[in-house]
Amino acid sequence: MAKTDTKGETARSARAPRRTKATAASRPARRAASAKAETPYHHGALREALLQAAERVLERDGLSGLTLRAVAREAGVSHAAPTHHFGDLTGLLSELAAVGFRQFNAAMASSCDAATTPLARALARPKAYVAYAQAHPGMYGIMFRTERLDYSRPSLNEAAEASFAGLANAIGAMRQEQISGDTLTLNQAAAIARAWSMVHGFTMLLLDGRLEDILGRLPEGTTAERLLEAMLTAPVTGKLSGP
Amino acid sequence: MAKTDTKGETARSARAPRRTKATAASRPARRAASAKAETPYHHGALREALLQAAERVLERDGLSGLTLRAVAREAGVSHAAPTHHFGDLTGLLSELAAVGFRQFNAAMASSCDAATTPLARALARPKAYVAYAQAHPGMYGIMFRTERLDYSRPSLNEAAEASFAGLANAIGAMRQEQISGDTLTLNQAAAIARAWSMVHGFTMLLLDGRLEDILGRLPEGTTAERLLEAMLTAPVTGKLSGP
DNA sequence: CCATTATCTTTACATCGTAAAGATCAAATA
DNA sequence: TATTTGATCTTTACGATGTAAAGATAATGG
Repeated sequence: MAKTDTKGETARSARAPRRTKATAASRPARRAASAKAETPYHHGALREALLQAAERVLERDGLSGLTLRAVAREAGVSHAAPTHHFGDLTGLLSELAAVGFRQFNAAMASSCDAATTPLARALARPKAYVAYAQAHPGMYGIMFRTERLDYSRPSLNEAAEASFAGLANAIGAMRQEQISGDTLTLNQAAAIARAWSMVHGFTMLLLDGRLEDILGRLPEGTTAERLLEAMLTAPVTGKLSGP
Repeated sequence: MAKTDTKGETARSARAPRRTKATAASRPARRAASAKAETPYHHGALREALLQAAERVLERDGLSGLTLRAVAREAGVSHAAPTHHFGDLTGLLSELAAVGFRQFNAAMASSCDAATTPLARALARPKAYVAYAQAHPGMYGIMFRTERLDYSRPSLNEAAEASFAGLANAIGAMRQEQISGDTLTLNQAAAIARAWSMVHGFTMLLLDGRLEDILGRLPEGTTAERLLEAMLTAPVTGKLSGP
């Protein structure tokens, strides 16, 4: 913070004339009370506007640039406006993470639907998982590496839960057994934990640049996706697995 | 930040008489220049003292409590003293992460040495990995989930590199082939990435509490370590692996 | 013995999260 | 329809943080 960033309060007035386009475009059925109609006091759909602004700030300035005040600036409102809608920085981050989980789930679902062969269907989900994280690293960071999330918020809880359920079902389908809701065998649990850990760990290491070493030692141009595929399909040798 | 924390500047003078024990004990060959000898201007070994203070703060107040000023308070020096030794918050975090990696490597090495059977030796490293993270979650967080690390610092780079090398060698030994320094086959890379991703991902999910669901559906009292073991040893069924 | 340098403190400033009070508007109510 | 009420947004304020800059102090080397 405070990294000699000279785009403080002056930025808003210099860059944008304080929310005029969004006002004219996005607010529905607003009668012209005052003839001037500039910078109306009430936004109309500030909550969604703030979430979209947060996503923009996240993609532009990264996780460390995602502050309440920056989001308010991006949306063209006062720095205390987000508090009313999200209560807290944790609140904003949690709602943003919920948005991310919904995007994430949708991406995986559509990717699975598009697959035709069984092998493709089995690989579609992990590939889409990693692809989403690569396309939206900031969002993935919010969802999976932020301590400041409040999972008691229903929206976040539901979206994250759906993500887990989708994974567990996929594993169950792959093992050709249905997984009952309340109990698991150790082998079932191990299969789920293995799949999730593998994909999640791979993604984290990839985003942190910790796989560059490995990728650099592979034939020229080997992509992370190719390595993931090999990871998931290559025969497991060595003393650890299988007799 | 600013979470109604009423232990501000008053804490230091109230809690500790401003570094008297450390002064008398740790500073070597200090002539009694001024007869009083209270709160000497120069600490003598502040760098190490700050790192130890940082570790204490981290374990006590968590990652969000680990600030430059809090570390300075804990060490009983002015809030700007750390800057001179670490330059930056990134600098302090990076050096602390290096300390963590060294502890981490030592823990895994000693655990491997203690193992007797081949199976135990193969499981020793991942178990020690997870055990370290469980015992020092803050430290593990600094090492693996902080964006603010400067890997151009030699100490951090070396310690982290040693961690990776140890893992790669272990995989190589398990596959009964030696891994040459500069090139890898796709299967070798896949084996390394799989092992690292699995253990790292498992640890992250475990620390984030995302495995509680799974653990809760297993027989009463099944530990994370047991699940890890099953993950690493249970036969892999389903369409994905094997012919 | 003195000058230089390293170490630590003081002071200052921009930014951040958040609380509290004031302003403005939409909608319910009388 | 006029008025009140509640939701929404702004202003103001405060403590905390990272960091820069200048001053104070002690160790070191000439």
